Amino acid sequence: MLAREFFARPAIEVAPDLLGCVIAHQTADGLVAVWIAETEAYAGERDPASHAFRGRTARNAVMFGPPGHAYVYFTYGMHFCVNLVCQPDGDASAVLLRAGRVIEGTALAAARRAGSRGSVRETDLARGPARLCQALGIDRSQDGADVCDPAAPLRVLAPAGASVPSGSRTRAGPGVSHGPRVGVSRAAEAAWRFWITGEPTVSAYRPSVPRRARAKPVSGQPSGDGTMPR
DNA sequence: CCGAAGATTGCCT
DNA sequence: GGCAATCTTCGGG
Repeated sequence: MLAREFFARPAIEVAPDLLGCVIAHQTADGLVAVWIAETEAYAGERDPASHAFRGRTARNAVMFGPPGHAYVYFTYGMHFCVNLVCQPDGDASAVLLRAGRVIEGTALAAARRAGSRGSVRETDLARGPARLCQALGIDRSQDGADVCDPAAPLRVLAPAGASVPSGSRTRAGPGVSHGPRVGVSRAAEAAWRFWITGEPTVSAYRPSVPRRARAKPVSGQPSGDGTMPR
């Protein structure tokens, strides 16, 4: 179990230290545990890429609270992503959990991820922030959860107590790489993404690509009586 | 109140 | 590689 003090530091320091730790979620369906292989740091109100950049809102309120809590947000109309809040109460920094390896509850994780598809490769079960949440069964109801509470269903464990799979960072060199964050358009140069070198569960890097605006509705004078066909 | 973008993913060509 | 899915959140009018 990681102490709250572990999170009471800048996200840029916590992010690499979370590599090799384990996030576990106990639900009525069972337990799933993920060995963390990829993280990203978000520095809060002074980081243009952070959800906290424009100040406190209903959505990001948890980030402004005490460290060691989960900040879960919903995006693209279908996906959840989970962060771990850093720094003391009032400082809105956090670390996004981007990917990892499922080390317990593989069958449950696979069932959650499979959906209408037939099956999912084991290395893809938690490869990507939304996939990681789906594998763990994390949704809006975990927003604000205390991950330092030993009795809580969602917790983060230190590497010592975890079964680290072979072929991890215990093998080669320093074992940690870093680079630009995925999909962020502002402050894109900051190399605040960290991952375990060579880990196959690390997500692919994609630079920020602004989505093409949807085609506008037909403009100009309406015809007929102005009602829409039904 | 409305429009537009989003810390993504998976399917299609 | 391109792009649709799907809806919440936020900022501007």
